[in-house]
Amino acid sequence: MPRLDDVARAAGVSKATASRALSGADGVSPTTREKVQRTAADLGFRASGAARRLATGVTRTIGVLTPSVDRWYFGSVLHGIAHAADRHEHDVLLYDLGAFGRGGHEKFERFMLRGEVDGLVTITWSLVGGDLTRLAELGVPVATVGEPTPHSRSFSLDDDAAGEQAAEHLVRLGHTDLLHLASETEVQPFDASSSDRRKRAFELVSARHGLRMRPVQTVPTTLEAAHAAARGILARADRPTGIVAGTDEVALGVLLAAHQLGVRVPEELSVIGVDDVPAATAFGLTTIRQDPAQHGEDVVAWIISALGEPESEPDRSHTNYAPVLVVRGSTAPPP
Amino acid sequence: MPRLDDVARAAGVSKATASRALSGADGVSPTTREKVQRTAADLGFRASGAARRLATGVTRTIGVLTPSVDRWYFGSVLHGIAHAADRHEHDVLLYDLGAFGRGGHEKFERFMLRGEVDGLVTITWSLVGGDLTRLAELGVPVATVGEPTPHSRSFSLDDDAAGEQAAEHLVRLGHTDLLHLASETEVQPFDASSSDRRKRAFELVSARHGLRMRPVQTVPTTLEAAHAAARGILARADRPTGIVAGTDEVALGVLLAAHQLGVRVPEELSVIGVDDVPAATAFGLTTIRQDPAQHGEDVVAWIISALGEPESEPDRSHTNYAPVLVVRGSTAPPP
DNA sequence: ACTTGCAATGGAACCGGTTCCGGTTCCGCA
DNA sequence: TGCGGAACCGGAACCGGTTCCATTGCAAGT
Repeated sequence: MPRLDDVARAAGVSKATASRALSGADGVSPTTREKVQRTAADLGFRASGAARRLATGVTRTIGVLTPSVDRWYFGSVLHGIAHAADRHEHDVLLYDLGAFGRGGHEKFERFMLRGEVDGLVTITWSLVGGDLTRLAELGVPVATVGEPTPHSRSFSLDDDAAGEQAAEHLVRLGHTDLLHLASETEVQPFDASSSDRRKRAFELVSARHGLRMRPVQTVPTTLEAAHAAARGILARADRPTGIVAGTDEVALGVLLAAHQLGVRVPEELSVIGVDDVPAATAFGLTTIRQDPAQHGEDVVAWIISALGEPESEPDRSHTNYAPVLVVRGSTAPPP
Repeated sequence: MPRLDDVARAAGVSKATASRALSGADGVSPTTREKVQRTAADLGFRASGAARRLATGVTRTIGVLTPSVDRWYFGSVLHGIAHAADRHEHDVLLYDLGAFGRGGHEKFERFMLRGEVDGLVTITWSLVGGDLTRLAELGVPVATVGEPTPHSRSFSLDDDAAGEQAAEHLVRLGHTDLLHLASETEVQPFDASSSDRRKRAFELVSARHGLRMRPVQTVPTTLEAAHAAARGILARADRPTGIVAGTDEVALGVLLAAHQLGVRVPEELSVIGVDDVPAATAFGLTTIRQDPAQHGEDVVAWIISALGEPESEPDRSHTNYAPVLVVRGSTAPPP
């Protein structure tokens, strides 16, 4: 493995000049630079990342903290992050907190504060507020995607609007008896969680249009749990004419239960979700679309730009993505 | 940020001793070690990863090359990898080739050969054989999960057995007219792909039991595509009495199509898949289970052990995980 | 012709650990 | 008491880049 020194010697210049020539710094004549670059290429030179980061303190790596990686939303965000990171020539270091089990905090200590990354994105409630501010004080740009936080720059779907659009869609179709099946968030986040926001929005719409007031039900975010809950709801004689699900996964569970109980969708029951997961297309599920991969792209873009201007005012603004209604076959006027 | 030097001075020893005391190397008296460790803790010392890897050449990082991260199989493997890596105190560097778009090779060059990782796991057809051998020559332990390869240590489901079990299950129930709906792999892998193996196993079983020979159909691995194909198949009068799907995702598409066409499962049609995705439970899909997270755990364990004994014979063996049949409600004797 | 000024370059320090190598200290044993 | 050897420790080199600072060379300005 050739070292910078070898390149320099072969090109007849000093290490200093070779370094400048290769890193693109100025203060090198075009001819010298060209010569150094060619020699480096010929020798198959590849700068040692370790040496560079020791010297500069820059890792060209961004860390991602995620509650888990095998769920659609998280996976999609991660995909967007990887894509953007690649474009900006950064590596991504993955911390799957779900994989850490108990003691995520300790890991946070051990790994994150070691200066291995120069930017960090946390997906939803991966970290508590204290950690976030601590990190920010450390000078590492931190951003959150999936839920608004007061402690860091954040990116997420406008959950209020999403909840409202979902409910309003059914109201416009003529429904007056709706039920909201919220999907549970595992951990209490800083602010009102996505789930809570969607729920509140639903209640607002309910009140505004004088709908029948049914208590909101909450289920874990799994097809299984949603399915079980939906069976209970749909089996009753006074079931609602429409269900606003907090998530597509929950909505799919409802669809499944409806099918098994012989409740026809959308003739007898309307169902709407939030997310627009791939399966939603095949199932003809009407839903509120969000694009997590885009969130991932944007959060990286922000981090890169924040890296470019250190010492600036901490940016704690929040980007609210507009939800878009996608009408498919699972919603119709009530019977 | 305190440096090792600070710790050494505070503890009244040399850098060398401090280093030994903290890294657990021997040649340090218990009392000295204890003193150094305490001062380090008091000062909040945290060794610089960059400096350590420059000095030792060890990164304590393993790289993961995956075709994409937002599919169940890949996500689950990644989860297992993250879990195991954490237990072994290693970081994981993620390369989402799907995010790289064209030019994955170039990225491979730029990133992988830079010595940023001391072990690499590739998920299925992330890399071509040439790259794998090149990597292995570099002295980095490389392992593949998801498909057997002749060029590296590999871990995967025993696809032959999986395909056989699926078909045999239906044969045992009395079916004689089956169709195999294979799920397509995007790229030509080294050896016969999982898809091909499952298909071959199906054909073997067909021949053995003298089943009606229907040409195998292949669809992209998406619910959408499987759904469309299944509609075509099930609409015909001479539809088979059972469908062996290459994947749960495909099987789910079949289930959906059957439902829409009014074909009752399992009374009129049996469906079996492979994977046992979470949704399979709710849908009552009979399937062949595999546990990708376990594959991820194992591949990391192997890499760690390979790291422990350099210069040993290259291990290119293959671990075949035994598939397990999970019977749910989507299979029954033919009408 | 003689500064003045700037671009190009090289020498050497530095980033923060690890480790080789040689020097003490201290013990057991003759 | 003297000696060998092991355990413990410190000095210094080293990993491979980046960057500060001083030096050189050359063109422009007066």
